[in-house]
Amino acid sequence: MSTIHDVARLAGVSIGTVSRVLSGNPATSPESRERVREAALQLGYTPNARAQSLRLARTGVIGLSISDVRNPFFADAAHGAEQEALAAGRVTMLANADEDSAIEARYLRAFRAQRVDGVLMSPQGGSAEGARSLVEAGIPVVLLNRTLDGVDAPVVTFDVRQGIEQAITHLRDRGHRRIGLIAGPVSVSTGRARVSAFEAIRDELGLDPAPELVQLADGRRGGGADAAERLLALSPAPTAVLSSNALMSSGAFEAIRGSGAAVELVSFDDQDWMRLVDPPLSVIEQDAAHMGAVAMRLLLELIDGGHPRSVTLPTRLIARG
Amino acid sequence: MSTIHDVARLAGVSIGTVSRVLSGNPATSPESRERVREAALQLGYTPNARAQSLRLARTGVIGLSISDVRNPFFADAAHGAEQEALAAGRVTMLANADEDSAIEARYLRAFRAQRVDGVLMSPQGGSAEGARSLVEAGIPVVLLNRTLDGVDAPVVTFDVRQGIEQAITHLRDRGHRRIGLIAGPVSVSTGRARVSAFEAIRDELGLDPAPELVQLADGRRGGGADAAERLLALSPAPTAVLSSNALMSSGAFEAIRGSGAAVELVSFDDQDWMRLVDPPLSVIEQDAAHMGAVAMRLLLELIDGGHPRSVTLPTRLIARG
DNA sequence: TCCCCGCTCGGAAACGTTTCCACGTGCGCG
DNA sequence: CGCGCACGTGGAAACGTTTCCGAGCGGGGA
Repeated sequence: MSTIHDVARLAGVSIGTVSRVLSGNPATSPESRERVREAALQLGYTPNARAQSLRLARTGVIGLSISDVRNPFFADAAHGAEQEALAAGRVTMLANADEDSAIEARYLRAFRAQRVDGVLMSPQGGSAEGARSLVEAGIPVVLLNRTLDGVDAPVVTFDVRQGIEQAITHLRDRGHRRIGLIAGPVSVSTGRARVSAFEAIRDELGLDPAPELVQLADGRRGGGADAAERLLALSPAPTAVLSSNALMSSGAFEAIRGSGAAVELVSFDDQDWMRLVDPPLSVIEQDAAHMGAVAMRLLLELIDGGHPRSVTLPTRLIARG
Repeated sequence: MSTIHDVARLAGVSIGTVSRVLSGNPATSPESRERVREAALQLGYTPNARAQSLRLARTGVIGLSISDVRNPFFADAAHGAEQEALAAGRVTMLANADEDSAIEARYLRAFRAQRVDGVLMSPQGGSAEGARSLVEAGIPVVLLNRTLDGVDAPVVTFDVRQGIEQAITHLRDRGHRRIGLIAGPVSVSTGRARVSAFEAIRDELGLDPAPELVQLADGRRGGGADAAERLLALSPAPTAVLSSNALMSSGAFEAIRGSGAAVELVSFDDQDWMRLVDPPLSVIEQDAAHMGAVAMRLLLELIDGGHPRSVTLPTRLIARG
């Protein structure tokens, strides 16, 4: 692969001139410009970004660490963030932590070693260590969808209380008084926040406060199915269930349908299939792509030396069932 | 952020010694090892990977260009590939081309500028130019799920003919004689191959050869719905439809259900929701994660100077409906 | 006792850029 | 006619590594 020296030699100028021409520095003669461009084209020259970033301070790369690409919510978020970065002339490096702190740590180390310009991450449960060490190393960090205690970084989240409230009042209005919750793992902030918001609103509305109506799960499909079965085994069983993410909803839906029980399911995150099943699921929609885009804007602001504030996004109830 | 010089100064040794200790070179005294490790820990030193890769030939980063992260098939493939890379001690940089050649080209340029060790890509329609220029620049490339004319790179694909055959014989055995196809875009090789396999097998089995039973779509949800409506508008309408990917199947399913017609739908790619809808969909399962892993192994082999052959993977019929 | 060898280590070059500095050259103006 | 200035350019330093080369030093064998 050819270097700037090859181009300089072919064009008959110094490497300084090549660099100036290619970076659009006006201190170049039309003739040099012509010769250099010609030579670069002929050699198929692509500047070595790693050498550039060694000299320059910045790399133009933004690290994006996502809990699980296969979860459509995060895939959408990543996509939104990526589009925003692209529009700002930056390239994104997506890491898939797979809900595993060890893998996350590994990618964060890689980001750090690569000296990315900033990191956008939806942290894993386990520990806040990874994120904290990035912040302490002076790397701009924005947190996605989940907060992390003791880490000084802006966060973009959805309004958990609002979402839960929309779901519960909807179910209450439809006559339900005994509502179950399939909660995400308490190791992530969203999981914990949902549980407390659920308990608070349930009490405000005077609904059945039985603690066994709150079932913890791991956020995956199988966990959702298991939690749903535990709820169905209660006597009396809840007449409605709220599930905290799309993956768990799919497991819960199958379990409920398999049991033949008449239990109404409401899910966080809207997915195409939720409209297709019978009965269709009412959902608390969270615009993940928008969240990703907003977070990326915050990160870019942070990189440029700003001090952006955290953002809370609204949720929306889509009633179907 | 501290450099190797800072570590050397604090440990009271030369930078050469620091480098040797940290890279595990045995030509170091126990005392140096101790002092260097201590200093590095104290400073929170992380070697600058960009400087390393400038000196070394390799970067340890593999570029992964995917058609669309939000398509679960590709998300799974990316995940499989990533796991494999991780196991081989490499880090993956995921680019989401979004089924857009311009974005793909941009990412491929970035990969090239970053001097990644290799690129695994599922090419967009448009043109083969991006992939070809990588190959010509001497960068190891493996193609995922789609071939590209005139590009000298190994490919990992599913056995298109086998999949189509499984689907059609299944439908034939259930008594269907007039079967529609919702095909992916003909701009990608898989789209074209499916159409010709469909036509060939349909004729071999003596089924209705009407050309309007093959409807082209863009591979997205909306396109699938439109194509399904065109098929339903035929008279007589087909009694069964084969849809080429999960996104289009979801659109087609909704269109068919909305029309009230009794049309059996079979889809490529298995997704959770296909089991949940009523009636459940029979599918031609393609193990995307496995495809990703296989392709990554091929790429690693190519990077190490091998000459791997292209691989064709089997498909599997899961009969449900 | 002397030489040689092996072990550690420091110094320096090299990787491919960008940018500062200094040096012509040509022109306009006093 | 000569001086200064703008403009274009080449050379060199610097970014943070790795690795080669050579040197110092100690010990063991002849």
